[in-house]
Amino acid sequence: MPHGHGHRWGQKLSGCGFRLTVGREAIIDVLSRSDKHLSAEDIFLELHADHPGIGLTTIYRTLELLVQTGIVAKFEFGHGRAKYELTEEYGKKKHHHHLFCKSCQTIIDYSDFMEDEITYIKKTEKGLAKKYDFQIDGHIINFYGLCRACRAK
Amino acid sequence: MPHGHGHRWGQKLSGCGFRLTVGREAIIDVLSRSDKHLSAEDIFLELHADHPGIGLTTIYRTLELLVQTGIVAKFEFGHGRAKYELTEEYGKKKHHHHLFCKSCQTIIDYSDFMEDEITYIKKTEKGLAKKYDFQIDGHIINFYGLCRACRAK
DNA sequence: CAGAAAATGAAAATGGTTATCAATAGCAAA
DNA sequence: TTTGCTATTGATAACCATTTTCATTTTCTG
Repeated sequence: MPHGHGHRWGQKLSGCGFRLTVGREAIIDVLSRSDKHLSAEDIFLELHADHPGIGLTTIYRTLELLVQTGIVAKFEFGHGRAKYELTEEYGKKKHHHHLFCKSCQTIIDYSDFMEDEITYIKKTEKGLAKKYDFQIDGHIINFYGLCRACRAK
Repeated sequence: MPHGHGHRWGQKLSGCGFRLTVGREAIIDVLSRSDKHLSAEDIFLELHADHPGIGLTTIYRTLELLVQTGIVAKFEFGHGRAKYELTEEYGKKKHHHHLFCKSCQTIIDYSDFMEDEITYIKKTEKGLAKKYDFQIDGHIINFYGLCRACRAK
Protein backbone atom coordinates (compact mmCIF):
# COMPACT_ATOMS: atom_id res chain seq x y z
CA MET A 1 0.00 0.00 0.00
CA PRO A 2 1.44 3.36 -1.00
CA HIS A 3 2.68 5.44 1.87
CA GLY A 4 0.00 7.25 3.82
CA HIS A 5 -2.97 5.97 1.93
CA GLY A 6 -4.37 3.86 4.70
CA HIS A 7 -7.31 6.10 5.41
CA ARG A 8 -9.79 8.02 3.36
CA TRP A 9 -8.38 11.22 4.76
CA GLY A 10 -4.87 10.12 3.86
CA GLN A 11 -5.94 9.58 0.28
CA LYS A 12 -7.66 12.90 0.26
CA LEU A 13 -4.66 14.78 1.59
CA SER A 14 -2.06 13.20 -0.63
CA GLY A 15 -4.49 13.42 -3.51
CA CYS A 16 -4.55 17.16 -2.99
CA GLY A 17 -0.78 17.29 -2.97
CA PHE A 18 -0.35 17.54 0.77
CA ARG A 19 2.02 15.41 2.72
CA LEU A 20 1.15 12.83 5.27
CA THR A 21 2.86 13.72 8.52
CA VAL A 22 2.81 12.34 12.02
CA GLY A 23 1.33 15.59 13.29
CA ARG A 24 -1.55 15.53 10.87
CA GLU A 25 -2.22 11.91 11.59
CA ALA A 26 -2.17 12.50 15.32
CA ILE A 27 -4.57 15.43 15.05
CA ILE A 28 -7.05 13.53 12.94
CA ASP A 29 -6.71 10.63 15.32
CA VAL A 30 -7.71 12.79 18.28
CA LEU A 31 -10.71 14.05 16.35
CA SER A 32 -11.64 10.51 15.36
CA ARG A 33 -11.55 9.23 18.89
CA SER A 34 -13.59 12.07 20.33
CA ASP A 35 -17.31 12.42 20.01
CA LYS A 36 -17.20 16.02 21.13
CA HIS A 37 -16.41 19.27 19.40
CA LEU A 38 -12.83 20.15 20.14
CA SER A 39 -11.09 23.49 20.16
CA ALA A 40 -7.53 23.86 18.94
CA GLU A 41 -6.38 23.96 22.53
CA ASP A 42 -8.40 20.87 23.43
CA ILE A 43 -6.55 19.02 20.73
CA PHE A 44 -3.21 20.44 21.81
CA LEU A 45 -3.71 19.29 25.38
CA GLU A 46 -5.01 15.88 24.34
CA LEU A 47 -1.99 15.40 22.13
CA HIS A 48 0.59 16.73 24.50
CA ALA A 49 1.14 13.52 26.44
CA ASP A 50 2.01 11.38 23.44
CA HIS A 51 3.29 14.10 21.14
CA PRO A 52 4.84 16.83 23.25
CA GLY A 53 6.57 18.12 20.15
CA ILE A 54 3.43 19.23 18.37
CA GLY A 55 2.80 22.90 18.96
CA LEU A 56 -0.39 24.91 18.94
CA THR A 57 0.67 26.57 15.71
CA THR A 58 0.69 23.26 13.92
CA ILE A 59 -2.73 22.42 15.31
CA TYR A 60 -4.16 25.62 13.91
CA ARG A 61 -2.43 25.19 10.57
CA THR A 62 -3.50 21.60 10.27
CA LEU A 63 -7.07 22.33 11.22
CA GLU A 64 -7.27 25.00 8.58
CA LEU A 65 -5.90 22.60 6.01
CA LEU A 66 -8.37 19.94 7.04
CA VAL A 67 -11.22 22.42 6.83
CA GLN A 68 -10.10 23.43 3.34
CA THR A 69 -9.97 19.85 2.18
CA GLY A 70 -13.35 19.03 3.65
CA ILE A 71 -12.11 16.61 6.25
CA VAL A 72 -12.98 18.77 9.22
CA ALA A 73 -15.83 21.17 9.92
CA LYS A 74 -15.31 24.34 11.89
CA PHE A 75 -18.00 25.83 14.10
CA GLU A 76 -18.24 29.08 15.95
CA PHE A 77 -20.92 29.40 18.56
CA GLY A 78 -20.20 32.97 19.47
CA HIS A 79 -18.12 32.35 22.55
CA GLY A 80 -14.83 33.25 20.95
CA ARG A 81 -13.33 29.83 20.47
CA ALA A 82 -13.73 27.83 17.30
CA LYS A 83 -14.68 24.18 17.58
CA TYR A 84 -13.84 21.41 15.18
CA GLU A 85 -15.15 17.99 14.31
CA LEU A 86 -14.72 15.55 11.46
CA THR A 87 -17.18 16.07 8.64
CA GLU A 88 -19.90 13.61 7.89
CA GLU A 89 -17.78 12.17 5.11
CA TYR A 90 -14.73 11.46 7.23
CA GLY A 91 -16.15 11.01 10.69
CA LYS A 92 -18.51 8.55 12.23
CA LYS A 93 -21.29 10.96 13.11
CA LYS A 94 -24.25 11.24 10.86
CA HIS A 95 -25.76 14.51 9.70
CA HIS A 96 -26.62 16.57 12.73
CA HIS A 97 -27.05 20.04 14.08
CA HIS A 98 -26.36 21.69 17.39
CA LEU A 99 -28.19 22.75 20.48
CA PHE A 100 -26.08 25.26 22.37
CA CYS A 101 -26.61 26.18 26.02
CA LYS A 102 -25.96 29.87 26.42
CA SER A 103 -25.16 29.43 30.06
CA CYS A 104 -22.81 26.46 30.37
CA GLN A 105 -21.91 26.37 26.68
CA THR A 106 -22.60 22.70 26.38
CA ILE A 107 -23.20 21.54 22.86
CA ILE A 108 -25.72 18.80 22.18
CA ASP A 109 -25.72 17.13 18.79
CA TYR A 110 -29.08 16.11 17.50
CA SER A 111 -30.03 14.11 14.48
CA ASP A 112 -33.73 14.16 15.08
CA PHE A 113 -36.33 15.68 12.82
CA MET A 114 -33.97 15.48 9.89
CA GLU A 115 -36.69 14.52 7.44
CA ASP A 116 -38.38 17.83 8.09
CA GLU A 117 -35.13 19.68 7.87
CA ILE A 118 -34.08 18.13 4.62
CA THR A 119 -37.37 18.97 3.04
CA TYR A 120 -37.17 22.53 4.24
CA ILE A 121 -33.51 23.04 3.39
CA LYS A 122 -33.78 21.58 -0.08
CA LYS A 123 -36.69 23.76 -0.96
CA THR A 124 -35.17 26.89 0.54
CA GLU A 125 -31.75 26.35 -1.01
CA LYS A 126 -33.26 25.93 -4.38
CA GLY A 127 -35.38 29.04 -4.02
CA LEU A 128 -32.55 31.16 -2.66
CA ALA A 129 -30.09 29.99 -5.28
CA LYS A 130 -32.46 31.05 -7.98
CA LYS A 131 -33.69 34.30 -6.53
CA TYR A 132 -30.31 35.64 -5.40
CA ASP A 133 -28.17 33.91 -8.00
CA PHE A 134 -26.18 32.27 -5.25
CA GLN A 135 -24.34 28.98 -5.31
CA ILE A 136 -25.12 27.52 -1.92
CA ASP A 137 -22.50 25.19 -0.50
CA GLY A 138 -23.74 24.66 3.00
CA HIS A 139 -25.84 25.79 5.86
CA ILE A 140 -25.71 26.12 9.58
CA ILE A 141 -28.62 25.65 11.92
CA ASN A 142 -28.07 26.29 15.58
CA PHE A 143 -30.60 26.40 18.35
CA TYR A 144 -29.73 28.43 21.41
CA GLY A 145 -31.22 28.15 24.84
CA LEU A 146 -30.82 26.81 28.34
CA CYS A 147 -30.28 23.23 29.31
CA ARG A 148 -32.08 21.65 32.21
CA ALA A 149 -29.20 22.05 34.64
CA CYS A 150 -28.79 25.74 33.88
CA ARG A 151 -32.50 26.44 34.15
CA ALA A 152 -32.43 24.98 37.65
CA LYS A 153 -29.72 27.38 38.82
CA MET B 1 -42.92 62.97 28.45
CA PRO B 2 -40.53 61.48 31.00
CA HIS B 3 -36.90 61.80 30.11
CA GLY B 4 -35.63 59.28 27.62
CA HIS B 5 -38.88 57.51 27.00
CA GLY B 6 -39.35 58.75 23.48
CA HIS B 7 -38.60 55.41 21.85
CA ARG B 8 -39.43 51.84 22.56
CA TRP B 9 -35.77 51.17 23.18
CA GLY B 10 -35.62 54.08 25.59
CA GLN B 11 -38.47 52.64 27.57
CA LYS B 12 -36.84 49.26 27.51
CA LEU B 13 -33.49 50.56 28.75
CA SER B 14 -34.80 52.75 31.53
CA GLY B 15 -37.31 50.07 32.38
CA CYS B 16 -34.38 47.75 32.99
CA GLY B 17 -32.69 50.32 35.19
CA PHE B 18 -30.19 51.55 32.64
CA ARG B 19 -29.60 55.19 31.92
CA LEU B 20 -30.35 56.97 28.71
CA THR B 21 -27.16 58.57 27.45
CA VAL B 22 -26.19 60.43 24.34
CA GLY B 23 -23.78 57.68 23.43
CA ARG B 24 -26.41 54.99 23.61
CA GLU B 25 -28.84 57.08 21.68
CA ALA B 26 -26.28 57.81 18.97
CA ILE B 27 -25.36 54.15 18.63
CA ILE B 28 -28.94 53.01 18.30
CA ASP B 29 -29.51 55.82 15.85
CA VAL B 30 -26.73 54.59 13.59
CA LEU B 31 -28.16 51.10 13.71
CA SER B 32 -31.63 52.45 12.95
CA ARG B 33 -30.51 54.35 9.92
CA SER B 34 -28.50 51.51 8.44
CA ASP B 35 -30.00 48.57 6.64
CA LYS B 36 -26.75 46.62 6.84
CA HIS B 37 -25.09 44.59 9.53
CA LEU B 38 -22.56 46.78 11.26
CA SER B 39 -19.45 45.87 13.19
CA ALA B 40 -18.40 47.78 16.28
CA GLU B 41 -15.81 49.56 14.21
CA ASP B 42 -18.32 50.40 11.48
CA ILE B 43 -20.43 52.12 14.11
CA PHE B 44 -17.43 53.87 15.59
CA LEU B 45 -16.42 55.30 12.23
CA GLU B 46 -19.96 56.28 11.34
CA LEU B 47 -20.32 58.07 14.64
CA HIS B 48 -16.95 59.72 14.68
CA ALA B 49 -17.91 62.76 12.61
CA ASP B 50 -20.77 63.88 14.83
CA HIS B 51 -19.61 62.34 18.09
CA PRO B 52 -15.82 62.28 18.12
CA GLY B 53 -15.96 61.75 21.86
CA ILE B 54 -17.48 58.29 21.73
CA GLY B 55 -14.80 55.66 21.92
CA LEU B 56 -14.71 52.10 20.66
CA THR B 57 -14.91 50.84 24.21
CA THR B 58 -18.28 52.48 24.68
CA ILE B 59 -19.50 51.01 21.44
CA TYR B 60 -18.61 47.53 22.59
CA ARG B 61 -20.08 48.08 26.02
CA THR B 62 -23.26 49.52 24.64
CA LEU B 63 -23.68 46.80 22.05
CA GLU B 64 -23.36 44.18 24.72
CA LEU B 65 -25.97 45.94 26.81
CA LEU B 66 -28.29 46.20 23.84
CA VAL B 67 -27.84 42.53 23.07
CA GLN B 68 -28.63 41.66 26.67
CA THR B 69 -31.79 43.72 26.64
CA GLY B 70 -32.93 42.29 23.34
CA ILE B 71 -32.66 45.51 21.37
CA VAL B 72 -29.79 44.35 19.19
CA ALA B 73 -28.88 41.01 17.68
CA LYS B 74 -25.28 39.90 17.34
CA PHE B 75 -24.08 37.69 14.51
CA GLU B 76 -20.83 35.96 13.85
CA PHE B 77 -20.23 34.62 10.40
CA GLY B 78 -16.87 33.12 11.11
CA HIS B 79 -14.70 35.88 9.76
CA GLY B 80 -13.59 37.15 13.13
CA ARG B 81 -15.68 40.27 13.44
CA ALA B 82 -19.08 40.36 15.07
CA LYS B 83 -21.90 42.12 13.27
CA TYR B 84 -24.89 43.79 14.85
CA GLU B 85 -28.36 44.82 13.81
CA LEU B 86 -31.53 45.87 15.59
CA THR B 87 -33.78 42.97 16.49
CA GLU B 88 -37.09 42.44 14.79
CA GLU B 89 -38.82 44.04 17.74
CA TYR B 90 -36.85 47.27 17.69
CA GLY B 91 -35.79 47.60 14.07
CA LYS B 92 -37.63 47.94 10.83
CA LYS B 93 -36.57 44.69 9.23
CA LYS B 94 -38.88 41.76 9.36
CA HIS B 95 -37.87 38.25 10.32
CA HIS B 96 -35.06 37.18 8.06
CA HIS B 97 -31.98 35.04 7.74
CA HIS B 98 -28.66 35.41 6.04
CA LEU B 99 -26.92 34.31 2.91
CA PHE B 100 -23.19 34.73 3.37
CA CYS B 101 -20.70 34.81 0.50
CA LYS B 102 -17.56 32.99 1.61
CA SER B 103 -15.47 34.89 -0.89
CA CYS B 104 -16.43 38.56 -0.64
CA GLN B 105 -18.21 38.19 2.72
CA THR B 106 -21.27 39.98 1.53
CA ILE B 107 -24.34 39.32 3.59
CA ILE B 108 -27.73 39.11 1.91
CA ASP B 109 -30.84 39.22 4.04
CA TYR B 110 -33.69 37.13 2.84
CA SER B 111 -37.23 36.88 4.08
CA ASP B 112 -38.42 34.41 1.52
CA PHE B 113 -39.71 30.94 2.22
CA MET B 114 -40.54 31.89 5.76
CA GLU B 115 -43.74 29.89 5.83
CA ASP B 116 -41.73 26.74 5.31
CA GLU B 117 -39.18 27.78 7.86
CA ILE B 118 -41.67 28.61 10.53
CA THR B 119 -43.36 25.28 10.11
CA TYR B 120 -40.07 23.46 10.31
CA ILE B 121 -38.67 25.49 13.19
CA LYS B 122 -41.78 25.26 15.30
CA LYS B 123 -41.95 21.54 14.94
CA THR B 124 -38.26 21.03 15.55
CA GLU B 125 -38.08 23.37 18.52
CA LYS B 126 -40.94 21.61 20.16
CA GLY B 127 -39.42 18.21 19.55
CA LEU B 128 -35.95 19.22 20.71
CA ALA B 129 -37.24 20.98 23.81
CA LYS B 130 -39.02 17.86 24.85
CA LYS B 131 -36.42 15.29 23.94
CA TYR B 132 -33.41 17.14 25.37
CA ASP B 133 -35.22 19.05 28.12
CA PHE B 134 -33.97 22.30 26.66
CA GLN B 135 -35.58 25.70 26.80
CA ILE B 136 -35.01 27.04 23.30
CA ASP B 137 -34.75 30.81 23.04
CA GLY B 138 -33.67 31.26 19.48
CA HIS B 139 -32.10 29.84 16.40
CA ILE B 140 -29.70 30.80 13.69
CA ILE B 141 -29.91 29.70 10.11
CA ASN B 142 -27.13 30.73 7.76
CA PHE B 143 -26.55 29.64 4.23
CA TYR B 144 -23.01 29.82 2.93
CA GLY B 145 -21.88 29.93 -0.65
CA LEU B 146 -20.70 32.07 -3.51
CA CYS B 147 -22.46 35.05 -4.96
CA ARG B 148 -22.69 35.62 -8.67
CA ALA B 149 -19.82 38.10 -8.80
CA CYS B 150 -17.45 35.79 -6.94
CA ARG B 151 -18.36 32.79 -9.08
CA ALA B 152 -17.38 34.78 -12.13
CA LYS B 153 -13.89 35.49 -10.82
C1' DC C 1 -29.38 71.45 42.57
C1' DA C 2 -26.64 68.04 45.14
C1' DG C 3 -25.10 63.41 45.70
C1' DA C 4 -24.88 58.62 44.66
C1' DA C 5 -24.31 55.49 41.23
C1' DA C 6 -23.86 54.44 36.55
C1' DA C 7 -21.44 55.36 32.37
C1' DT C 8 -17.43 56.84 29.85
C1' DG C 9 -12.64 57.40 27.62
C1' DA C 10 -7.94 56.32 27.33
C1' DA C 11 -4.76 53.09 27.75
C1' DA C 12 -3.31 48.70 28.87
C1' DA C 13 -4.38 43.88 29.05
C1' DT C 14 -6.38 39.67 27.15
C1' DG C 15 -6.78 35.74 24.43
C1' DG C 16 -7.53 33.28 20.37
C1' DT C 17 -5.44 33.04 16.06
C1' DT C 18 -1.87 34.10 12.38
C1' DA C 19 2.74 35.47 10.36
C1' DT C 20 7.82 34.94 10.34
C1' DC C 21 11.76 32.32 9.68
C1' DA C 22 15.24 29.12 10.38
C1' DA C 23 15.38 24.14 11.02
C1' DT C 24 13.35 19.62 9.92
C1' DA C 25 10.96 15.96 7.61
C1' DG C 26 8.34 13.84 3.65
C1' DC C 27 8.62 12.12 -0.71
C1' DA C 28 9.85 11.67 -5.71
C1' DA C 29 13.54 10.64 -8.54
C1' DA C 30 17.81 8.56 -9.32
C1' DT D 1 18.87 3.81 -0.33
C1' DT D 2 20.37 8.10 -0.95
C1' DT D 3 19.72 12.73 -2.58
C1' DG D 4 17.63 17.04 -3.09
C1' DC D 5 13.76 19.84 -3.42
C1' DT D 6 9.95 21.66 -0.85
C1' DA D 7 6.40 21.28 2.21
C1' DT D 8 5.97 21.30 6.98
C1' DT D 9 7.09 22.45 11.58
C1' DG D 10 8.16 24.84 16.26
C1' DA D 11 9.18 28.85 18.72
C1' DT D 12 8.46 33.39 18.99
C1' DA D 13 6.56 37.48 17.95
C1' DA D 14 2.86 39.87 15.86
C1' DC D 15 -2.15 40.57 15.20
C1' DC D 16 -6.44 42.27 16.15
C1' DA D 17 -11.00 42.19 17.93
C1' DT D 18 -12.69 42.60 22.28
C1' DT D 19 -12.33 43.45 27.61
C1' DT D 20 -10.56 45.32 31.74
C1' DT D 21 -8.99 48.96 34.62
C1' DC D 22 -9.50 53.16 36.77
C1' DA D 23 -9.90 57.92 37.23
C1' DT D 24 -13.23 61.25 35.50
C1' DT D 25 -17.70 62.65 33.82
C1' DT D 26 -22.63 62.17 33.26
C1' DT D 27 -27.24 60.73 34.40
C1' DC D 28 -30.96 60.80 37.26
C1' DT D 29 -33.18 60.59 41.88
C1' DG D 30 -34.46 63.02 45.87
